[in-house]
Amino acid sequence: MDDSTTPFRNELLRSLPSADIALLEPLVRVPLGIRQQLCETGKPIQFCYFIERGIASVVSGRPQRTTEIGIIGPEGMTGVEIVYGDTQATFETYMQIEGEGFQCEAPRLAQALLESRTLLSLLLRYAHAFSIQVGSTANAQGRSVLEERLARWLLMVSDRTAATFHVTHEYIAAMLAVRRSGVTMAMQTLEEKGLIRASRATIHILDRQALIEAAGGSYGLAEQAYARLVGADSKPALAAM
Amino acid sequence: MDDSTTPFRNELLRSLPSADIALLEPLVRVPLGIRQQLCETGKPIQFCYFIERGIASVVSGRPQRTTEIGIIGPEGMTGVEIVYGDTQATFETYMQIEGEGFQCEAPRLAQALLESRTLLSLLLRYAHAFSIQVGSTANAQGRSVLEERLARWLLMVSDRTAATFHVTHEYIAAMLAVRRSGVTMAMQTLEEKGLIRASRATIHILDRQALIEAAGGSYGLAEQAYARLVGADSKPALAAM
DNA sequence: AGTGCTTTGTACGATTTCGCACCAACACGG
DNA sequence: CCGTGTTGGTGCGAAATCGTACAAAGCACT
Repeated sequence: MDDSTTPFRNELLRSLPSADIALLEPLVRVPLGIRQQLCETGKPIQFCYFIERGIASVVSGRPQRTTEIGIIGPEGMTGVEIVYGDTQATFETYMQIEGEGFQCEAPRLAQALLESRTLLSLLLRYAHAFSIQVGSTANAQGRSVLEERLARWLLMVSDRTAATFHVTHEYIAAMLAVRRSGVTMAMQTLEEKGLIRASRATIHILDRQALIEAAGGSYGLAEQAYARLVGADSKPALAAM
Repeated sequence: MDDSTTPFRNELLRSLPSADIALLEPLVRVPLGIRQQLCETGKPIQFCYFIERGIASVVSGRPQRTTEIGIIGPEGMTGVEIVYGDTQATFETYMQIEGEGFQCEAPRLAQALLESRTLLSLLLRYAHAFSIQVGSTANAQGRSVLEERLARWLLMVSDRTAATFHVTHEYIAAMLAVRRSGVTMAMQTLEEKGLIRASRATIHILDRQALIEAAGGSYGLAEQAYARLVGADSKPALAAM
């Protein structure tokens, strides 16, 4: 695993032994356009996507009252419900930043999970990390002011893309469940502090460390958990399972 | 399973075949006092508790900035991290309403999950339902006003205890991440509408259906998911796994 | 250069919630 | 029956955020 010859950028696929990859075939590389919907609430999950590039958002709530509860990039997969043994989607999932990913037939993944302990172990640990992210989001929504939540969100997105990425204030506002102009103002504050540089639909992270501080403690826990559970150092846990 | 002679009130224990119960032995019935801590962030989980009576809260955030992200009653268990294959607690968990539960040694549960598919299936489905609850909490924190969130919380607590239960405004305020006097006022509004009756540290649900409406859509999704995944109708899903 | 669309900046009053503080009502033990 | 601690009700100015609207700036296409 973590074979340098793997064609995968996706952290989960990179961590899987080739026998597990074989169980998931056919893995089809597909482009994922902006706003493309990957899961729809209540409907059966047809495909799980191992993101190679770009970001998907998992969103909860009735129309006009939705909030982002978690994001998924090249570190993860969509349709985690399959890992729990379910077949239908709980929340909406759609692409927030254009990219691409490997598409895996959901029933095949479900079957593979029954056949391979190592696959189950890894994806369970990812599901766990994702649920921690959701818990952190709940906490941030309740206890952090807009500027802190924005800082957290920018960090999470840049972790999964690059120091520079493209999103509009309107989008961010929808994700954070705030007013668009509120994002504009918070963004200006962060820019005045020299933490980011923003131009039309483009954001550049200048001072990552200071941004973490600006997030007021809302950033970090989920990221450390991911590193521990799925990251490079988690091999012993894999072996133990 | 669901044998009427079982001594269990806990929904998970009730749903397990006796062979799986045997794997969990010794299951020790212990009293769970108010504020008793069941999990501590970052520390190894020693015991998982299958709640028989009372309510535990899972709480996230640094001191002075904590929020409740989910609650656990006789429908569930504490220490779900074990189900994901982890050994340490992510969030704080402590009793919010006094009760009792069956204590299971965490390493034993971890081992049992490797040995029994049916046990793994059921607890995974519970972990899923719980993660959905957390997602709903994140949405409610971001998109619902205090009164709606209060209505949701009261419903969730009464679901797990009874139409009458005992909590102080101070506690509720800590859980919802709002001011204590904000809870007092929201409670008065609900009382004026005839949805609840409140006296010193006691709350009585009068009109459950109207309370659901007062929750503004924030209540229901997680509950339906639990019913589907773990409730009485979920047997086919169990068989399929 | 001109037109049209998207994105961002700015404004203003309204609403929600905050933080704090103080008092009243209640419960329990001596 | 009285003190003492807990819990709930109320008030006040401050802060955060809302909803809405409109203007300015950037970009694409002609």
